[in-house]
Amino acid sequence: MAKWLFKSEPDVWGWNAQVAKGDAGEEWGGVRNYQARNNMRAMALGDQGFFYHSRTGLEIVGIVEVCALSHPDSTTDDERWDCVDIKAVRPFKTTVTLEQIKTDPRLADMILVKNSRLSVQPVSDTEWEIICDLGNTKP
DNA sequence: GCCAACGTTGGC
DNA sequence: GCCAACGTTGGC
Repeated sequence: MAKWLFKSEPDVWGWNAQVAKGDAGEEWGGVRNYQARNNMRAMALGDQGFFYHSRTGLEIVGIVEVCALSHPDSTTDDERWDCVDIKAVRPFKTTVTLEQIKTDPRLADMILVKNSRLSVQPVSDTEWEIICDLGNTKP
């Protein structure tokens, strides 16, 4: 199973909103970036990802899971844009901040650090385990 | 709130 | 197909 990272501004759509959707999950719509879209197209059912709060928060707050494969984004008629649905799995016991990630040499190659603009990105298995460990949460 | 970095658009 | 102009993201 591949691992991913989803970014959202908590003022717009935060972890609590995601949890409120329960197991039904919610469409990860509104992405208008080809790389991010391609990442979503590559996702499989059951793939898990980190939920990251951007701009305000700057930390990973929980784990989500892909609960619907890539499909047309209902927030637009433009057929270029697809997205998956995700549901909350569990929150981190302790959140992992961007600062922690940036200062950990093992995480220096993360896309989160290298390309802060990409809103849906892949995470390596190693990075996944390190961050779950930092968050005192089982992978 | 600012602005650097990045992605996209559109004129040529 | 290039690249200047523009818009958006996201850390600070």
